[in-house]
Amino acid sequence: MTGPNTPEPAFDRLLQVAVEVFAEFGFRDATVREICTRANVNVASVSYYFRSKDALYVQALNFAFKEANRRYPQEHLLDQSLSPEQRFTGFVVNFIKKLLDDSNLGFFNKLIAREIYEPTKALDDILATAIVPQFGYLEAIIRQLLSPQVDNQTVQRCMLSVFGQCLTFKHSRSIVERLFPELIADPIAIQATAQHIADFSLYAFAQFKASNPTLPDLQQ
Amino acid sequence: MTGPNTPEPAFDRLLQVAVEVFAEFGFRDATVREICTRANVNVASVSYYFRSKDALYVQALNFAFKEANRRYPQEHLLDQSLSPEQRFTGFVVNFIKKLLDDSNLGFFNKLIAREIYEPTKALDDILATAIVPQFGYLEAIIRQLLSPQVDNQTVQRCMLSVFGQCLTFKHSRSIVERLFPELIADPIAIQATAQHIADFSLYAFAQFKASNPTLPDLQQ
DNA sequence: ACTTGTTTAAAACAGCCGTTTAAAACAAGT
DNA sequence: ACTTGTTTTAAACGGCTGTTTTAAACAAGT
Repeated sequence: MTGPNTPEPAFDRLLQVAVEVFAEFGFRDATVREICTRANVNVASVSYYFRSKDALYVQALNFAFKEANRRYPQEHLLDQSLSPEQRFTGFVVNFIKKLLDDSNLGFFNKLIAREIYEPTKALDDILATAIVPQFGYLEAIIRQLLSPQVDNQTVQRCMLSVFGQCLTFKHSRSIVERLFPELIADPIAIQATAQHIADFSLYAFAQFKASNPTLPDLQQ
Repeated sequence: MTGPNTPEPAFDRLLQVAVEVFAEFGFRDATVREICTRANVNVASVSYYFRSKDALYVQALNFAFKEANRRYPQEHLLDQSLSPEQRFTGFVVNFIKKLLDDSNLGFFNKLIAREIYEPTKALDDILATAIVPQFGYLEAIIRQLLSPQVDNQTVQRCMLSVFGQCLTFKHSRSIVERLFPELIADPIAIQATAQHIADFSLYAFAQFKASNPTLPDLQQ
């Protein structure tokens, strides 16, 4: 048993390297031998510390979530002193920066994005733990930006419109890099790209609100 | 469909089945044995008719493109008798239907989407052959919808906003199916979802046009 | 020093992979 | 009927995979 008191260095190295390798190659193409080589441990260590390659993957995912949330806190999304527009823009900027973070610690979101694209058995856990809460924040903000009487499906479609614009820079990064490399060339360009997505969406929200005939606008 | 004695030559069956299997499992997880079993041919046939698994993949991709364009023609995008708004909506609706086509012949786009997500050496060919022309259509329409003097980067970002909203229903389908299944439950729902994306984007385009050349900073 | 429990190490296992081999089956021309 | 070239087949070859085995190294308590 690996007690929660003081995890062994080998255990930690294994977990951290696993996130990197799984993110880089995907679950299937990642080999335990590659993970163990990078972590400077014996091949049998995966079976020893974790039960199997599958179990290591699940643990690596959980570890990635905690690290991603630690590196990209989102408390400002709940800051009611900011306007809904400001909180929405903050969400988008934070999300894009997360997705395009290629630093040594940025493999976490790569791993999550990969799990979204080709789900393993671990996706259900990920949904409940990491994605549903995110969508909850986004839904609350969007509902404030739209008319209160707007139907659920419209809210859901708007959430996916925002989600999709952002995730494209991860899932279709190969295309962005080849066709529009200047859009993500440096942090300044990334910031501007995120700002565009926020503006683009806020424009649409404003029109969805204005064209909703169910109730007169009570706010603004 | 595929019996012991099928009129189609082994080469054709192999190619068609390869598209299915590569789309379903991806290049790495797809095995030539699985392909040959489904095609009712011997394992050695892949080496015989195609040089290798890699060469078969490239040929399958090229085959998929031709079929996808044949099944989803886009000549209406060039119909100048339609308004730019109509042509844009037509593009989005066509794109979404393509992406969500799960019929027996709908594996082509699955394969293309997969190649976008995790590129192989075949991506450059795909870009020039299938993706750049599509983006060309989209760019022409969007330029008509925006102010003529809008800068290139804004046009590119708008293209990616549209592209991303659509592709989400393919790349993040696992999430859509779990969290918002009713949005893609049937052809009517899919049509409405596509219409939302078109409206969402057209709203934004109108605002981008109205507020040109200097975009207001909605943050702060 | 001996025991106990934990961690590392080298080696091997069984299974699947892409690919090749070599021979058999076949079709068509002469 | 025989030759020629093409297609199909069963079997095998290395190579890589996740996992297990077995034993050695280690730390700590007694």
